[in-house]
Amino acid sequence: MTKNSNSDGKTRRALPKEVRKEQLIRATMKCIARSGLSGVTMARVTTEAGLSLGIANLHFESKEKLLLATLQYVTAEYNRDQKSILESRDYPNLAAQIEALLQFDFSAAVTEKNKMAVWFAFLGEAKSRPTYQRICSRQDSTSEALMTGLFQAVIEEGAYPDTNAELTAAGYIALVDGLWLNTLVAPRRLPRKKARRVARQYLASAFPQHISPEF
Amino acid sequence: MTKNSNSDGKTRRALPKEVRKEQLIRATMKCIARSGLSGVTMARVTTEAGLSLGIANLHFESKEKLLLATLQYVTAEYNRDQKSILESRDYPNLAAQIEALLQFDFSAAVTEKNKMAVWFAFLGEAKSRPTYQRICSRQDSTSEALMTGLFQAVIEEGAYPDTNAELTAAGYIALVDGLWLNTLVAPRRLPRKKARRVARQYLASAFPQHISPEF
Amino acid sequence: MTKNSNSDGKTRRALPKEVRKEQLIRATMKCIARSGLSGVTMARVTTEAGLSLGIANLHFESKEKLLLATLQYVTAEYNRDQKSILESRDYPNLAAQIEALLQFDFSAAVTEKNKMAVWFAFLGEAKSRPTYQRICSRQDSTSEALMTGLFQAVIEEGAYPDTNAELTAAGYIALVDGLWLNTLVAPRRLPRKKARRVARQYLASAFPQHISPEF
Amino acid sequence: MTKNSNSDGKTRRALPKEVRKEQLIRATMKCIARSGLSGVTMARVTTEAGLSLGIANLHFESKEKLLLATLQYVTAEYNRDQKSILESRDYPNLAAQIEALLQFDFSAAVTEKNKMAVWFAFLGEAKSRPTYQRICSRQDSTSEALMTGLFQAVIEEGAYPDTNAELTAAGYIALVDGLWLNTLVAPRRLPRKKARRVARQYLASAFPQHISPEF
DNA sequence: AATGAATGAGCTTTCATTCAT
DNA sequence: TATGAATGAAAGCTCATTCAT
Repeated sequence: MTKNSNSDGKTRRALPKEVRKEQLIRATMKCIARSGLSGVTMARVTTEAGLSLGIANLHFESKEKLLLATLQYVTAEYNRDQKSILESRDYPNLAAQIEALLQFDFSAAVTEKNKMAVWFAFLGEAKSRPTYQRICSRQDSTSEALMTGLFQAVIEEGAYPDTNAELTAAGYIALVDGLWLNTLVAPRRLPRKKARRVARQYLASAFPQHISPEF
Repeated sequence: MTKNSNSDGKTRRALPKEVRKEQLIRATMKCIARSGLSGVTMARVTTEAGLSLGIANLHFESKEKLLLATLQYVTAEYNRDQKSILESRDYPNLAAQIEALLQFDFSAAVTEKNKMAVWFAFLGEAKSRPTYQRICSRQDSTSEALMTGLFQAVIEEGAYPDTNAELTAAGYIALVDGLWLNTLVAPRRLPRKKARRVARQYLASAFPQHISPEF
Repeated sequence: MTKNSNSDGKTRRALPKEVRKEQLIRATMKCIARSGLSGVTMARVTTEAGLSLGIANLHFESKEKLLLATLQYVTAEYNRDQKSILESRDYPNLAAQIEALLQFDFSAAVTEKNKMAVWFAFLGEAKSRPTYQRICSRQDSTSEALMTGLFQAVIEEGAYPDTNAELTAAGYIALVDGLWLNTLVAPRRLPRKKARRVARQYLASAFPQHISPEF
Repeated sequence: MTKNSNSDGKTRRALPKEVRKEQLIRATMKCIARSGLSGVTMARVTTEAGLSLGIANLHFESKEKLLLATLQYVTAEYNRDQKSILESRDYPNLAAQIEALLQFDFSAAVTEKNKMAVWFAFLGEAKSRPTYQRICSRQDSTSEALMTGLFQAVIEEGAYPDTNAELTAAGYIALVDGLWLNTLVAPRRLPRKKARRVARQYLASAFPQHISPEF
């Protein structure tokens, strides 16, 4: 069906290492979404990928490293794209930049069920696993600082004397996390677009001259 | 004279049963906080409780049921107390009621590390475990409806024509979840009091005539 | 049949830890003798012992530790009994003491097939396993020194001016090792009694006034 | 003109085949000496040889056959050279022949660490592996018979009425085995030259008119 | 009601072997 | 001939659960 499978399902074909790794990571994401972190087994992952049991250890050495690679796969993409928005100088104005951030945080790509499931699965274990915790901290100094900087610029531009950039950034970050979580757990109750409206509302309250509640 | 009270000293046996259960649930909470959901074993739980290996199955039948009981122990307490605030008619005014909600959500008891760890550990698995999901949904119809009702009342009282009670409630719920999560993962970066300030800020933006950003 | 088995083979009976451990060590010895060190699996050992798969890890933590315990079981017994002969002051004379050593080294108990098989199985790996090596070194300083002392006393007593106690001891130790090995590998070619005659011959050559070649 | 020699450059292909095999056998010896028989994996052997993983199976069909070939490589060399000494008629006298045997058995080439390690690694498994056992039996009828014959000749020549050629041969064989083993396991305690002195002592005791203890 | 030795299914991991290239 | 990615049987280990005591 796809480019990875021949008509003969049993044919063994060597593929570039990176391709196999991504294939396995994708399968791991699906497994996490379907069965939770505790339900992930090498057998399930490799079956999901349509490959043999031994292949995951061949490419990742251990289950732990496969899981870590999966977490990194999900977070690296988000961090990279978010950073490019926060650091960009190509937006016509600050309002457009914030608007882009908002669109990005609730885009289909970012809120994809599998990714969210991976994200929160690891967060649930993060407290007791320093390695997970480090990777999970999307509010790392860089990210939070960049956002605070952006909000500070908006504040100065718009003369919102009573608004605190740092608190607003921390709030936005937490709000997005919470909205993702609620959307993941109960997508019916909080569909993606409603989540985005809530986030927009938050920014509109903080920066009424820049962001309007209605879209 | 129920079975719980009797002059005969032997009748107190009925009490120890509940005591044992709570002892085991407390030990489970500690284990989850220390080692994550995946690190919980019957041996660790019973050792932590200072009891024998077999006792958990004796009182809870299975590990799954012990975990469920632990999750319920944590959520039931929260839900009960939150509900009593939301349904109370004893507050002098709506502002005081919201203030109480805010104090409650960021009280030391609610944000206790062990409880938060349990909460998010299960949330991480909730997507794939309907049973967990059901218990985790603190934004169940009741809770969300009560909060929406409260906010609606405030809106009518304060004449905030542009504020949507439902969105504001969904936002508050998500914001609290996100703040808890960030506080749990990185308490240094987001201490409890800062989290509360952020939440207060949110409510102050929505209801400026009722809630002030400064405390 | 034995005291360890009930008529109902499936009955699960808790036994003192030491009894179970010895049972498992005995089974391990049999497995090593039958299939070699590389043929030892936890499944084979526990089946041989008539117990369940998990029990070896329960009592020994790991396969490695079970193997080590088995090696120690075999060597400790030998070392203890040999030492008691070498250090004894109860023999009427030195000739009797050496005679006792000889009888001991080729007694049925010491040359028992299972023990020898364990001994040489580990020696084969000893070169690359420091832990095995340490335990295997029966010619440890104590043992070799004691034997050299005994031979020195004989030399002085018998006036063998040309005999070197140290070399004779090293030779006896090596000869016994070699005889054991040949007896183990080809018992037909070198039965136990022939092996003992060879060893006796060696000692008779060294100490003709004390030991006679014929028995 | 056999297939091994030809003016056509392509015919040398027949040689590399043997070269590859020896390369792999040498690598196997190193692996056994370094990690023991149980630590030998095809991956390690081929890496050690600087070749690709598949090549060992290509040339030896299976791991078992590679191991067997390695054992044979080590024993065949020994057996051939020992036999040539025992069967030679070129020595000026019997004493010189025995002297040659002694020098040979403790030559650097024979006692090379890698070879000894291989030898005893297989001996450790020999009890349970008839194939190994057959190859390991250096005291095969031929060898032992030849040595007994040599000793018998010495006995007749020297008039040692009380010496038994068969027992003395069995003793020499066992002593050499034991000395090798002790030298392998603890080369510090029993260096090669000391081992040879012990063996010489043995022969000097048996045949004082032919062999002198001092060298 | 309580204990903890015993069980065995299920997991991760290793590695000889295969085979498309 | 040679390569090394892929396979999957077989191994060690973990741990929820059972049950004789």
